[in-house]
Amino acid sequence: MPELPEVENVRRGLAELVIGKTVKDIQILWSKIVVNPDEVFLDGLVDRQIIGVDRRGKYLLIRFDHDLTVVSHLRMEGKYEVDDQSAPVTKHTHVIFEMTDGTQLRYLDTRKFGRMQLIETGQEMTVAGLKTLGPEPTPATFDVHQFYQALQKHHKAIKPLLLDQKVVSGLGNIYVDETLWLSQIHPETPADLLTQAEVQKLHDDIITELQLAINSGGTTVNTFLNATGHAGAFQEMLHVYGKKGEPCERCQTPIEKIKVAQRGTHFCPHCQIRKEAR
DNA sequence: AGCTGCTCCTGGTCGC
DNA sequence: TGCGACCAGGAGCAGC
Repeated sequence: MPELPEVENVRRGLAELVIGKTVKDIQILWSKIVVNPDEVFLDGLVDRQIIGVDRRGKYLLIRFDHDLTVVSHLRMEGKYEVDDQSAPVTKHTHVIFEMTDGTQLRYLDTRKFGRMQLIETGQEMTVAGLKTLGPEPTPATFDVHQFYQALQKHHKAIKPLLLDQKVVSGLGNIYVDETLWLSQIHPETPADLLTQAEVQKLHDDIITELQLAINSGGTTVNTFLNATGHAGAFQEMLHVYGKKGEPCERCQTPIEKIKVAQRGTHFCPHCQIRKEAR
């Protein structure tokens, strides 16, 4: 599933492949992918040129001239491809941007969970998920004191809070499990029981882990490829995700898989000790 | 206001 | 072998 590092790699690939191209026509093959009415989306984008590709959290922001932006969220399995118009269209292709140069930017999504929406550039805050999005997990934007304050307000498990994009943006199921293992925090620990020192380490681990994953090209689980068709390498650096039954790298205790807030959760039962309510 | 549970989807896996 | 049941899960939303 694309999380921040994967989306960032898609962004870089797309920027390389589509900036400067102009839309000639658009085919919407599965209407629910596009939030706007089809005609609004088409009328707005035909004849527009792509001038940039930005990212905020897990959202891609494809910039067009005339102050237009397509906000695109890949959710579980969304991906972009740039193909020649003669390349066969596969059954999971849902939106096709036909370009004036004969290439096509195609959006593919096996589960059809992804969404894209046309907005006026600068109106990003009108998009539901973007208006409440938490800080980017970088040293310049992710403030540890605000993070601590946010966690103090909640008594529910730390894991679902990290998945909540309002607290910090960009983490998904894989990187939450990984960072909690790095910080030696049990995923079910109530957020307000974490000490300042633990929150500091968690904060630092989130930043370094996501940066490392971005630099590795992201994690390739199942079939994730970035827009240029390259697989990431970060899956080779995972410590707990998908490693149920394998020995923990720190203490050799077998990794366990449990459910936390309806999500498959991997952790080491020896070095991630659960705190009980006081 | 915080939290839970439901919804969207399809491919893969499991049991019979 | 075939088929149905069930699971995976990000985020938006309804409802308590």
